[in-house]
Amino acid sequence: MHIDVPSAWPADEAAALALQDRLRPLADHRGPGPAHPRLVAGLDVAYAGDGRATGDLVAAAVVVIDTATLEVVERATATATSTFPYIPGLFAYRELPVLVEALRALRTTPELLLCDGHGLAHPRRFGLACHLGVLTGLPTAGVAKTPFVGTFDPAALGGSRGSSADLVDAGETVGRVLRTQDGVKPVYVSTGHLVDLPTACAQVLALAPAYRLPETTRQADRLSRDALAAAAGRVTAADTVEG
DNA sequence: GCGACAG
DNA sequence: ATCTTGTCGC
Repeated sequence: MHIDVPSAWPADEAAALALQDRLRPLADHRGPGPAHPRLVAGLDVAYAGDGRATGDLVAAAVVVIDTATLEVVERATATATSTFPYIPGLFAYRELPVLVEALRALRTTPELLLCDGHGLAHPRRFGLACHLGVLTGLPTAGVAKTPFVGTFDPAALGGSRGSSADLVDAGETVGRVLRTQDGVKPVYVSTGHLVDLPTACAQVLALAPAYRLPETTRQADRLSRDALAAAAGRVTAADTVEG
């Protein structure tokens, strides 16, 4: 799919923060967004080495899943060397470059992008899912495995699949804590762009009929690890041959 | 000031 | 994120 590549990514923390503030108004959290998408994409990035520093080998993966069958209908990967360190709140700058590269290799255009991480549930209300949505112009939502900002009432969250509770930060509902499997730790869903929270949660739930994480996340995670291993293998092989 | 901190 | 042994429960 076509994506306009940013002329330059922020080089330091100050520039990264400034860009988030500039782009935040462009994220549209109104809905409803795709209620019955046929193609939903999952994205993830795997790291070699430390995982937090600049210079790590990284591999991004995008999988497009057919919601009717939950089968992967297209895959794309990209590898690179990280150019931004891991900083909570600026996580997007570490993953976006290589994720966008993988997305551009996609032949089909997904109706919804599910990211590994948060969207609105972010200190400055502009997490990875929001940023990716603004860049692509596609509906996006974030599905995170652990909370970042906000709190919720444990008593309001039921123990069965489908139950949920509002994730509130500074008096604002920034996401939803969603139980995707009975008695299993919940996931944290927040909107990114062009979709509302109820719709995003419905899609996540539909994509997670048997496991805690939606198939999009599971398949993207698997593919990113495979791509990383393949890339690391190529480097090792080249080093061996060339001395 | 101190601790916490998506992946 | 990644590195990893053992352990609890169905």
